[in-house]
Amino acid sequence: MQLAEQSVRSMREQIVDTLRAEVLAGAWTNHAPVREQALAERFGVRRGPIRDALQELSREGVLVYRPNKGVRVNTPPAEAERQLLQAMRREMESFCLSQCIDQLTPTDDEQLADILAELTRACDSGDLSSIADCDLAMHRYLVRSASSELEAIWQSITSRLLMDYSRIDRFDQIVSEHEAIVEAVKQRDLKSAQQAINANII
Amino acid sequence: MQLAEQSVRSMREQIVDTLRAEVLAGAWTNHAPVREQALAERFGVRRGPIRDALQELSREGVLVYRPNKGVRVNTPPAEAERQLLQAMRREMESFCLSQCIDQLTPTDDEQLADILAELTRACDSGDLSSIADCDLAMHRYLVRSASSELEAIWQSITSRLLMDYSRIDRFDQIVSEHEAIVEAVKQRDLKSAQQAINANII
DNA sequence: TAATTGTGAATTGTTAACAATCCGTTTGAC
DNA sequence: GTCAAACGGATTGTTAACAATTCACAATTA
Repeated sequence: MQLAEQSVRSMREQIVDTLRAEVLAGAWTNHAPVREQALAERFGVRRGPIRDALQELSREGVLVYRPNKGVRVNTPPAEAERQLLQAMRREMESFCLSQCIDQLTPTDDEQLADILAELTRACDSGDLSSIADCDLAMHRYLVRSASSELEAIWQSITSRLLMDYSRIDRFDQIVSEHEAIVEAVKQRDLKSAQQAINANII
Repeated sequence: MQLAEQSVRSMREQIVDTLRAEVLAGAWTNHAPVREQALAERFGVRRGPIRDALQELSREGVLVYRPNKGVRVNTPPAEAERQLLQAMRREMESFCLSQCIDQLTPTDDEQLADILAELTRACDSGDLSSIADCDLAMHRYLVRSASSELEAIWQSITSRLLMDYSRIDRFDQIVSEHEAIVEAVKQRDLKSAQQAINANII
């Protein structure tokens, strides 16, 4: 028995996940460019892996890259574009549910329940960064269960939506919406789960 | 007067475009891993920029990356997944047409006509690599005209479809389908253009 | 004053060498 | 003979130094 392949997380991947979470939580502005040296010192690493991470986040749409000028935080899409991205995200998540729901195990149910529990904690304490993290983690879990290929596309769509969690004031609503998703999935009720997902992506 | 911003094409970008075209044209197999050193010598550059390019193509879905094991050509998606990707590609291109068609200039019409002319030549000579290139170039042109943000997502969807041009035997059909697109766009006829695009994406 | 041109520090891009990991092969114990 | 540990070449990952480019600001000119 060997550990899952994905357990080998490269330095780059860790940096990418950390930085993405911070940007999506709204912790960075796009007024100043992101400097490689500063990040290198922060992560206790040289500029090489940092450049790799910034490049990946650029392709994903979290950052914007310009030759010889470094990267900045991306700006939110125009309204029409945002609606298209939303529609595509719904389409993808609905599809992924239909693909994976009958193959999920009780272990998956537990994992989702864990994410939900952490989301609840985050909402109680009002920790926006953690709320953003948990919200996306649950959706990502379902997408990844269906296809790791689609996960990359899903991520680049979701990143570009740059959802503004700081405008949320109904924390209880977030929790209840995700409760509905977890419950429907646990019941293996595809229709309900898809409805719950669609209701949550607004 | 200064040149367009995009005229600054980094080494990485050139390598990415070259390699992508080759893989999508079916010039590589996925049986053997892609070696950095060999590519570095071929492009007369060190491994650094090559690594960057391979990483970008991995995130795009052309290649698959596994830590410490390098990259390979991606495998085609399962049928259900392929259909989803196709649907999303149609949705995106329809949207992009609706966004850009009324802002296109006669210059754009010429550019599209140029691509069409080259596609025709490629079909006449049966150059699969060039056919693949021109086909995608035309669609990319319309997507990019609408939004460079969406272009990245479009590219990652299209790359993952890994369309098999070697199975095409009706070269004249490809030409006529693209003629219909160019003509409808030239007339600024959104409905017809969308129909022509949908008919071409199969 | 406004525009322009040097100038140099800061930053990104590339190279070259070193470290860590993988993989096929050999060696040795049972 | 079979299996597992160990070796060694090949490959990827990281570092450190160097080259090229950008940007802010001062000096110069009309």
